[in-house]
Amino acid sequence: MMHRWSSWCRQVPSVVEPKARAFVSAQQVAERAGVSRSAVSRTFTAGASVSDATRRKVLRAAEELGYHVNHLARGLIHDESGIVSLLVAEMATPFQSAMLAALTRRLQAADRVALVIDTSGGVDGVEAALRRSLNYRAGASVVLSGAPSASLVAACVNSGQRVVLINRDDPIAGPAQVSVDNAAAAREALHMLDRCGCRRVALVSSTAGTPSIVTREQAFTAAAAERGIACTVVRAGPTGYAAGFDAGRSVLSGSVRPDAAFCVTDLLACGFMDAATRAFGLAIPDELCVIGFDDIEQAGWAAYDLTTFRQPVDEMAGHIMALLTAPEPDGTVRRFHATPVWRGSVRPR
Amino acid sequence: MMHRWSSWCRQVPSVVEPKARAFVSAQQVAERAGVSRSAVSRTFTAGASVSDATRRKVLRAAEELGYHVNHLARGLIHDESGIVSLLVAEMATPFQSAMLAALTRRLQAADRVALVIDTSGGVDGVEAALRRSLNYRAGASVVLSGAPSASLVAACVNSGQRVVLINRDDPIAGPAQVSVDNAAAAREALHMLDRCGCRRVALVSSTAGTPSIVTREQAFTAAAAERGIACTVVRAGPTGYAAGFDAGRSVLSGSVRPDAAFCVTDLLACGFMDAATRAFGLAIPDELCVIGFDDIEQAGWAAYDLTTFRQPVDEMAGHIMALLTAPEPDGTVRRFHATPVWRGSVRPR
DNA sequence: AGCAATGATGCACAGGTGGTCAAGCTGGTG
DNA sequence: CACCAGCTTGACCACCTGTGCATCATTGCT
Repeated sequence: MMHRWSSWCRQVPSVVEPKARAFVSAQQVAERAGVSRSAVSRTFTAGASVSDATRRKVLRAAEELGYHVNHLARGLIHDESGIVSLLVAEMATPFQSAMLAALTRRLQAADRVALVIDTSGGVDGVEAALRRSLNYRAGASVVLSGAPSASLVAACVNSGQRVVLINRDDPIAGPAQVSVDNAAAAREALHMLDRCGCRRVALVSSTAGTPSIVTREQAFTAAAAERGIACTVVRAGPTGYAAGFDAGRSVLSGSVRPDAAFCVTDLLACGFMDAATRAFGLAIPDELCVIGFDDIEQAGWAAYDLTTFRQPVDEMAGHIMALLTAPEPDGTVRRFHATPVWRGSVRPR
Repeated sequence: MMHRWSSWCRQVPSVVEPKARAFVSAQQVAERAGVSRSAVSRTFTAGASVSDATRRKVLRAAEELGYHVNHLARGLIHDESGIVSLLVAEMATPFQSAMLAALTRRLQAADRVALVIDTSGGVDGVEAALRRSLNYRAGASVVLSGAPSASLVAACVNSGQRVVLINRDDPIAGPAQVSVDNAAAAREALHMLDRCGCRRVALVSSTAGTPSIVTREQAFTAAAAERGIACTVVRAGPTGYAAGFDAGRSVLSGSVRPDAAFCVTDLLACGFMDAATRAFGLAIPDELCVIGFDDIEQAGWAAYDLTTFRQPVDEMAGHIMALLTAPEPDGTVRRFHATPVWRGSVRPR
């Protein structure tokens, strides 16, 4: 910048020129190419009518000057910037980062761009994030985690934004929702454990009352009660490895040990398994069966070899893209099936 | 586009009404509040001069209408949108997602916003990503992975963008660089292994020739040669768990087994350790010492308990922010020290 | 009371782009 | 050669906000 400026000064010694703008504008390209600015605009607008000679001149001048169309100004007119904001807390988590990656890739393929907003800091985190999304005239907001207030969601929808909520099981009207059939999967988890003879089951959860986690909890305990299987619930902290480890340490130290555990998250399951094998020397799955949820990458690692339920991240991302590009906004709830992935942490049948 | 047009036609049959804009503009707020649009603008501009009564009227009208300042138009004037683009490949990787999270959080704290761009697809991926960054008039670009061509970096710098390259050990002039002292760490890794009596060392790397990985390789093998320690190099695929596992399977099946391994990445180390313990029943660290690099979260998990070198992600993010907000751009290379984190995968002394 | 100083307000323009419309140009046909 | 059709072009406006400048009200001081 400094350099630019000084060289510029040398070129134009003493004129008033208020500001040295760094970005190249279409006007400058037009002057260099010897055409009107409209021609430049048309050259970069799909479907516009430009002669081949003009287009070549323009492209050449643009290349030489380093011109790039200003999407901000373009969005100013179209009332949509091509930006889609992704609201996420704990984005370093394996599951969230996988979802983020899938969405980002697909957005780019559709000539859109992902604005990632961290919604840590509870409710106002999400509120502030949604406001930012509006500030940048994002065409859509995808809420990966957190609970925006209904009024703010309404504000987004009123502004013409598409809003998609992921994995919130408490349906609020208005935005589209993409979720996973948590209840069915949790029930199936219990049945799987039941079928291989487990009688004393632990439900490993977290203190974060995310709706999808609560749903898994409730469905699992209900299914256990229905089948007459004892079920103890452990929550040792916020969702994560440490909470799983601590939960394992506390629930496995009792006199009557559970012979199976359903962890509402793979991260919890990893911590739980490590506690079981390292701190108590238990053999999995012989002495203890474990089932997780999400199918994060680590679940497939040999150290865990965790039987779990796969959230179809890529299909979900695809459906979200369909929602964003659909002609009409759509307030329906789409629920994907979480398929069990059989690995070695549960005894075969 | 096509759709846009047809729906537009249907919406507005014959009247002139050009478009039903969804976002609220400052003009509408001004009308409702009974003031001029300038007053609205000044109300939302820090340090502008507005009377308290006017401000209250404006804020109230804005609240009622759901007005949000259009950062696109604002950026149009200032020639900078407040957007910082983060270019990253493999963003679901633990290390990259941690860096992404740290940067995003800090950017938000500084009232900026993160545009995440996936640079998968090799060199043109990065090129296209940088172009996008220019399209959105990002004030800065942070390249977390990938090798942009020098000419495109120059284009960004010429446009007034700050460019920061992370963990590229091949210094190209112009942009600021933030890196880690890979060579020193790799040398220290060898010394650590040497000091606990390891004589046959494996270097587990990947087929992706990332500059920082190459540096670690070279420094490690050079140090081994210097101390007269045998070192075999294994590369079983692109950086990741699977490549580490495969590398372990191939290098540990030989007749002369290495008694130590330096994995240039924690992910490789996890795979390598799993191969060693699961496929060969080796005891770590008694029969095999392992050192990793990055200190991703999984390195601290009990299943691995991996001695590794910590990349100070948060400090690096802080320094990057300082680079972005500094008054003058800065083309220097800042090299952080990668500190060893002693855990259980290496025999004590 | 008169004057100066301070502060608030509105007007008009800039900033880069897309779209509309009338006019110019090219080429083909009678 | 005249005429028409269709493509290309350039001028102009709209989009939304920040800001310099002039105007006006208010207040404090002499």
